[in-house]
Amino acid sequence: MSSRAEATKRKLFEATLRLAGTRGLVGLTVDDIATEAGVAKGTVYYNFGSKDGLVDALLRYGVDLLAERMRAMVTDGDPLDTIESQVDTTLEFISEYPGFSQILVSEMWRTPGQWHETLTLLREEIISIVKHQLQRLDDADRLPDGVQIPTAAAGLFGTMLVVALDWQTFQPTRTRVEVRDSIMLLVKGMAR
Amino acid sequence: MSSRAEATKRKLFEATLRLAGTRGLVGLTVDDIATEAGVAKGTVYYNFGSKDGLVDALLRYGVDLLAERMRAMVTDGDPLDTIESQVDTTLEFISEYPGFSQILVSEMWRTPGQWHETLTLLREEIISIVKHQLQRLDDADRLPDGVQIPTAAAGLFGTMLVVALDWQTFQPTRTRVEVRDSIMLLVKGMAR
DNA sequence: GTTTTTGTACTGACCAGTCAGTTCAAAACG
DNA sequence: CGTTTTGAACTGACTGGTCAGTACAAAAAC
Repeated sequence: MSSRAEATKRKLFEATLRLAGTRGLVGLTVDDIATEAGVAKGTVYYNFGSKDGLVDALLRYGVDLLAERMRAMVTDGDPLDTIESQVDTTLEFISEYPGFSQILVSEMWRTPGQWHETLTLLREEIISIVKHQLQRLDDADRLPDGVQIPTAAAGLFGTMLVVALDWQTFQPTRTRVEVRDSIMLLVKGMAR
Repeated sequence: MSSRAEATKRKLFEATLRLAGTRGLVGLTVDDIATEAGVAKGTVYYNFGSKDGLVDALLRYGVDLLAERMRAMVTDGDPLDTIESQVDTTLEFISEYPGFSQILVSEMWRTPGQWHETLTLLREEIISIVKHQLQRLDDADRLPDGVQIPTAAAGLFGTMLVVALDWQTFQPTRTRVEVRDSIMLLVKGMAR
């Protein structure tokens, strides 16, 4: 795996993300992706074997990018501050790669979708990051008794996705800070 | 419009809903829908003109069904009680028609999707119902100052969708009441 | 000299949409 | 009554286009 091949793969990822927002994954053709990336069709098959292979690798690529950024926000200060930074970083990621969250919401809850297995793994990756901060809140006895941490983490992740998409699609004039504050209002309502 | 044609259309709607959950709208073929409905392919085109036409009508059919049920929950008692009933009704609807919310989530934020115009309209229909109850809360001065009602309504609707789907897909053993209570925890955190 | 990419041409499965012909129920007729 | 007509509803084989995937020789990159 040379760095040249690495660069080609990245070009294909970015091209796919650019196109996936408007047309979705299923409506996307390999020819279009290759053209958008400025690459021959055969290159896709040389590097990924199939369209599925490309998408699968893309999902991992995107989630790793997001997870890395979220993990970089962790401090040992107030968990609520960490969560706020993570929400902010997530919103920034989504506005940077609008196509990616579209793919996630489109495919995440489709059973048995073509990429469901990969997505289940990736969902776990993100949710475990959120869970960790909620756990710290709980350790400090700042969550009400009824709250189930895995459920709350899954809910928070989903809410972020959906609110961010709604922001981009229907209320694009709002600022990221406004949107972040709306989400934090929910979190703070739940936490003490 | 005879009652025979009416029944055929309903059969096609129900069949589409049954199939859409697993394969999505784009991956769905008119042949499959027709077969599932026990009807010839031509019938789809006789009744709806195109696959798009069928889907468009289906979206309206589903949302009207949901909106009707939500509106039936409105009382002039405590707005929070109304919201709780509406959340419950929505969750029931989603578990009754799992395919429908999959479609909504997959297509709602795709711009410019084939059905985006219709979906924008339908989103307004549901959100206005939620907004009305939030407005009543606000009139009673039970919402914090920062809360923007349209934003909160959009967020609540999206959260319901996503949490319900996550429930169906990844945590199917939880009861509807548990899920409803998690959502109400968020609402109550926001309201007083 | 090995890995990676290119360009072009091709295949075959799949699928939206069409259309000539058939069924059906109800109305008009005798 | 029973028979005929009418138009709406439905059928399913067929068509034309699209697209994932293949083939491969030659070039470029390292």
